[in-house]
Amino acid sequence: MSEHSHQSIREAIRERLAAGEWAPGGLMPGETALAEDYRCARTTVNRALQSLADEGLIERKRRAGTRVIELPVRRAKFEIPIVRHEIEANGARYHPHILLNETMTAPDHIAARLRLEDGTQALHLQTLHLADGRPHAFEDRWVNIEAAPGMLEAPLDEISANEWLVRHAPYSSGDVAFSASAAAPREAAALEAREGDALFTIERTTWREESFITTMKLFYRPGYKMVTQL
Amino acid sequence: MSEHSHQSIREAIRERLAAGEWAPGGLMPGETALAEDYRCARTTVNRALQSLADEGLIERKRRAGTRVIELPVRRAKFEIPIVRHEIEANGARYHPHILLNETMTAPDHIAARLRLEDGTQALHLQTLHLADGRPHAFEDRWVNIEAAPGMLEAPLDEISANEWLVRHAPYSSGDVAFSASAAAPREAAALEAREGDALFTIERTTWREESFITTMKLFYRPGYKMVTQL
DNA sequence: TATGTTAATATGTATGCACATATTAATTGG
DNA sequence: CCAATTAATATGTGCATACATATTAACATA
Repeated sequence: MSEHSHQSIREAIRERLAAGEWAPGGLMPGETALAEDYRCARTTVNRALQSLADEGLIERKRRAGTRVIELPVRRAKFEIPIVRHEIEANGARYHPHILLNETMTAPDHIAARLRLEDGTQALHLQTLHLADGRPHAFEDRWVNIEAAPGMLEAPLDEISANEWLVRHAPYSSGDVAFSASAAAPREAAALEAREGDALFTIERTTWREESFITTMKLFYRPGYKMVTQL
Repeated sequence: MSEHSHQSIREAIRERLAAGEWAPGGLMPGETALAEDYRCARTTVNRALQSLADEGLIERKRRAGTRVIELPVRRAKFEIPIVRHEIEANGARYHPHILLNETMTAPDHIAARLRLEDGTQALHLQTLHLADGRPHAFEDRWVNIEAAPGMLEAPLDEISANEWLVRHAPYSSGDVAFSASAAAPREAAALEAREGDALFTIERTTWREESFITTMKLFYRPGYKMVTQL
């Protein structure tokens, strides 16, 4: 990373932004000017500015120039954890325990989320994720069988439903919701918690093109925190 | 976006990855080969591959080549919400209500987190964020006064502590934790909830260089979900 | 054989240039 | 004076090229 690499220039500009050299909401110098400042090609400045724009620190518009964002919204670069990785990263041994695995008619709210026609069969799975034998998270999942052929034969005691799906039915998009929920009897029993305990919860629905693949709800053991860096 | 723009090439390669054209964990063709495929310059392929690598779909190493990630970990592009924006985005009117604003000696666990010397004074703030007059979130915050000079004179009834800090004491890094907590009497009263209710909670500590600026805990009203896209 | 050295190679990146494109400012015509 | 047209301009992007750098494979040496 030499004197005028795009990275060092990016960091230099980031410093100047943090120091408030240019008014928030105001224009900052154009690429050509900065290129002269740093004695490099405009291309290089362009690259530096683009990545600062990706981070949400500045806003760029053709002809209009580059502006400093007033309230930079920090994006947390956080990754949707794969439960197994999360557990193994903590040095514990991961083990999934299948509590339920049956094909049945999905209740209305699930059918709606997976865009299933009335009365269509779906795969219902309940898994307890164990870390060193202790309950870590309880997963309640519904799978659209048509969108994931072969799922019924998957060896779920070896590979978790999530991993199987990621490998065999890759999704293109999805949505996630984080919330807190009170442990119902079912979750309390599985997680060895008390009913009503506050559980950190992730809901996720994924699809590929028009075909809805799976929806799941993951309840973490009481006290769990999902940590990330800014 | 022409025929062989870096974006269209990126999407084309993404399709081929999703279709499983190259074995997960295996090598994919080099930049030169792909450039020939798409009849473009190697630079352009490089750009496309770099962004796929940023997304976590492939892994690149000099000399070693480009590999397909076996279990692509999805990164949620989610933004740490600024409470006011979040409320206004829902079409409601935002209003902060200061419940507490005093300078006092920080308790040990706070002092530790802000790296304060024993007995140092810190600013303690409690704010209730209202959406159309109804409680939305309760914020408990401690500010390192030395790292944020001027904070004591800030007009906190007009601008929230968070916004003031973002503008006047920009931070360079921080960490965040998401969890679920049971409403203590304090939170229950502020949020008009019942004691023990499950509250979605965000904890955040931010600093700049070696100087710790602020740490806060944000309790959302019962039922709140933080939603994002994959 | 074990080990250190060297060469080969895929990606990483800086640059100059040309042209594309969005947007603002200036200009023109009614 | 207003609206439509046109020009000016800052960023966006592609390309050829040159060189940098990490890593592996081949090779030489003790």
